[in-house]
Amino acid sequence: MTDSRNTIVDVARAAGVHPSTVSRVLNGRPDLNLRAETRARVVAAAERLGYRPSAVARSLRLRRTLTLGMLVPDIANPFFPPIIKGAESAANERGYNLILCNTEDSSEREATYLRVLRERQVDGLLIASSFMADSTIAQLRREHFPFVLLNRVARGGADLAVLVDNRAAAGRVIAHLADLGHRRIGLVAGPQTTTTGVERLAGARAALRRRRLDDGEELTVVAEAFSEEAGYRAARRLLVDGARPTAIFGANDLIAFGVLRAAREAGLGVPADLSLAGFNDILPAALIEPPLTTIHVPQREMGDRAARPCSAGFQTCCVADF
Amino acid sequence: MTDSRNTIVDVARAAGVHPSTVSRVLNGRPDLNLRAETRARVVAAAERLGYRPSAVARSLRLRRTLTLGMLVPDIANPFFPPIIKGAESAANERGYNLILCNTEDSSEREATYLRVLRERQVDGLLIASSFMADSTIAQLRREHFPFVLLNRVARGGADLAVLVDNRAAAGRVIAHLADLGHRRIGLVAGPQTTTTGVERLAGARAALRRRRLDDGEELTVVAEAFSEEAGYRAARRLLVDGARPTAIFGANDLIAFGVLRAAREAGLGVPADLSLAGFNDILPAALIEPPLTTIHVPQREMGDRAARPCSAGFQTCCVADF
DNA sequence: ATAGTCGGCGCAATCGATTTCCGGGGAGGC
DNA sequence: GCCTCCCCGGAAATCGATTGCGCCGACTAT
Repeated sequence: MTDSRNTIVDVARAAGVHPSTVSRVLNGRPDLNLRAETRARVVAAAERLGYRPSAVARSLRLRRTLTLGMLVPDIANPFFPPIIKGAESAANERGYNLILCNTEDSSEREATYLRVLRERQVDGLLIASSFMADSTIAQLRREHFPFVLLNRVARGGADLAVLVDNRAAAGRVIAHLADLGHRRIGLVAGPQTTTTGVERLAGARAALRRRRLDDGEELTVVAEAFSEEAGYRAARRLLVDGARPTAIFGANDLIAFGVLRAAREAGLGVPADLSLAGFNDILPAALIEPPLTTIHVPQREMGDRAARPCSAGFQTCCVADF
Repeated sequence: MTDSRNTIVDVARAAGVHPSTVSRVLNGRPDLNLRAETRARVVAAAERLGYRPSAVARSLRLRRTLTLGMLVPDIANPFFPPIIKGAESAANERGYNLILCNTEDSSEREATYLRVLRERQVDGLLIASSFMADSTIAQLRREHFPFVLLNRVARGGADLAVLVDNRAAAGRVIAHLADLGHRRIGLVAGPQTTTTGVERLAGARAALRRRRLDDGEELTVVAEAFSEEAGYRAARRLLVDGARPTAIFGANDLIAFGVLRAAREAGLGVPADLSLAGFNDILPAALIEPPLTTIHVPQREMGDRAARPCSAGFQTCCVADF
């Protein structure tokens, strides 16, 4: 009993009505004219049979799947889970579910996922994947496929996007470090193939220039990825140098953690010998001792906004707090 | 052009064949007898039109969706992302996608998700959610709905499961701490409503008893959740006590982090005044200084195995390494 | 009393792809 | 020259739910 294989036809038979009536009872607008007795009979039959409508059949007919695809570079990066949770909650509220896709910063995986998600007729895409080619996004745009960019932008279009003001925030980090008295501020930038990487570096350098602390890239290194390992490798190049910086701004917290490891290896105390700042305020940033100085980004809220573009409007900018 | 709205009928018309022929060309087994010329014509037409089959329609007909549901307590817990990644990769290899569901340790959310996932006709479930009622799982069992348990078991059945030998590993932690000379070993157990919580506590106490270090629960507190915050609150109860433990085993790394915070607040140095051990070897465990002593759990592999139950067989046990 | 109205619900088409059944036509054998 | 067999591909049913159209019976108004 209550085998979920029961279809609307079975319920109709059990209630002695036509399948269309069952459909109307179960999800017709309440203004529909149906006798209360019929309604009750159908509901009872559905209940008794443990009827579960097939979302697949419904999707085919309605041409909407109530499913969103979410592309994320790396779910193991603590930056993303809160975003995903925010998006998931907002989506659930409206009856949607999320298909989560880890792109691992690989364009092939991105392309594959994009194809699969479209074959699955997802109703929209949340794109937090930073490597996705602008051309791919341009194509989505041309086809009027609904999507929202998360923490990134794409060339040549005013897309829906939920963003952080990376330039301003990076400037604030520099200001903070300069106010502490630092004159030699090193930058471990993120990959310059990503918009966050570019913007944060630009914001930091602009702030340095304003304070006449810019050194002409001498104290700037670029990490190959937004990861601890990449930050570590990049920082080693910065720290072996004779003229070390007294402070370092890592383009995100993971990179900052890598810097921290490199500093420890070099025998430098943090913050005694080296001040360190990151970006994103991921969870582990508060766990280390002393806690990492970082820019708070309202991750959960970003996810939430991305998943309800209706209400959000467009080009939402979250200004990051310190 | 290349509007994805093209259906198999459009392709058929373009190629001058019947839709059924298109279907056969595009995904018929190669043993099918089709003239090479026809095949080429169909492929060309599909290519030209940018044809993308509708996974929805296919699912309806084939009665399989190539989709798996994955229930996870909290994606923001660093323990889960690597598991999810492992599961996702393995699933992708076989053409499956994952619908990810955060249950937040709430049984209502679990129930809701379970209903939704079944309406969506997912082909199987990966259940890492530890609160899910045994009765719910018993029902899945009765209905022969395919599912795999991840890092948990359920009463009354030999389910497919990917597990860690919690008892043995917890015993090893105790052995390690005892070998360091500790005689007063405190336990911050996980919620006793979860199998991991129960097993790790049981394993630890058994090991204590074997060494005659058991104190009759005096040095045991139970955290309400596997979280930093719960660990912190529990540890405070353990540390205000006059007769403090000299070592503490936290039932997972997050709890251990909470213990660490409580210890710092109490002015205790770790490991100088208090030795600390955790469980799971989550990513941030290696970031703190000194790194947290913990039990390594092959998370990614667990996810991988869970998502390919065919090859895994059953009741797979991953023995955890130190 | 009859026409007109409306409430209640059945009929059948539809969404897009798959698959079984079957028929036409060409080739080969006797 | 006719029959058989095989190759190729068309026709139609099917998966399960939704929905516009319209039938039927009852009630109302004149």
